[in-house]
Amino acid sequence: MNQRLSQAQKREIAQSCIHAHLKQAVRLVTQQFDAALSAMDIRATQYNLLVASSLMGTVPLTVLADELGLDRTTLSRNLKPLETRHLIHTYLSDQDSRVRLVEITTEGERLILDAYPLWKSIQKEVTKVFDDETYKSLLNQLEQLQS
Amino acid sequence: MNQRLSQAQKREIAQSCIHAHLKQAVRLVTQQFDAALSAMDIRATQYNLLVASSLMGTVPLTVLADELGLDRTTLSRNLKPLETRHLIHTYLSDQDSRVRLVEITTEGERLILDAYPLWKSIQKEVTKVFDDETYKSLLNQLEQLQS
DNA sequence: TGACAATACGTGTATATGCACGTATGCTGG
DNA sequence: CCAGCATACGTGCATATACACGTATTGTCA
Repeated sequence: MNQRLSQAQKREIAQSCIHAHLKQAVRLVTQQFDAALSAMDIRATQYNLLVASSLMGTVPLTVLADELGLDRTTLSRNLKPLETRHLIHTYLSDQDSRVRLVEITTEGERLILDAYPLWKSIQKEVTKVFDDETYKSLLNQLEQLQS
Repeated sequence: MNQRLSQAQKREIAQSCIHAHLKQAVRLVTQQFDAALSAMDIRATQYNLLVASSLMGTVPLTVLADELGLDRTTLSRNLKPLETRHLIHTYLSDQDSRVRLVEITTEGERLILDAYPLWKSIQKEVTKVFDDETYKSLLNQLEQLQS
């Protein structure tokens, strides 16, 4: 006996697994944001990346990755399509040739400006289903995960 | 003028974008779960997939995808490595040769049993940072996103 | 019964994600 | 000064995700 999980245990996992629920939520939210931003031919992940880059100015790849809580190699690859479109510019540092510096271009600045109403609109839309209290608590609690 | 977003607007996006926050949360939680389950050489996504399959018995691919809120083609590809490892078995239906049926194998059942303590442990760990009220509200409110 | 709509699926393409591994560069102590 | 450690990065590999497009099969109605 005991070769299988009980049905109750299976249901426990399926119904309460926080990883599964969060992932599902992200899939939904990503689709909403991507659809909204598709008019500017940009994705939610990319939009956030551009904004972060704009906020940080000229910044080493690794520093930007840390700021975003992203793996260095992931960020590196995420930048590729943006650099191809000249929304981002990267180059090796003069002081330390190991370091790749990242900065947003004028076109990139222009795009985040133009896309802002789209972001604002879908952000409002999606946030509507959350009451403010829950959302604030959520953000706070997510912070704790970092540590 | 007005060629750029104001710093305030950039900060608004960086600090409040629900997509960015959820995605970040998923990255963190995924790493926790993946690390915990790595002893069984399985990932969180795969574990949830196996459990869902086990719960549903023999089931058409599309039905399972709908149940999981996953794109059909995503599920199809996610099943590949599991089928290679003989944790999942798929075959075309006799009644309707368009339909691919999915079912967990005995080995698959065995794995979700063996991995259960690992899942339980990390689930407990991660859930600690959420208070129950917020988490329940969140799940409820995410449901509304579906519609 | 046969054209046409509906259904189910696979593949191509593109992005997103992170680990392991190797390379190049900078730094530092003996 | 230089041998070795530390740092920064790129690439290979594997998974995760979804859309667009094409194909095969089923069902239906005139």
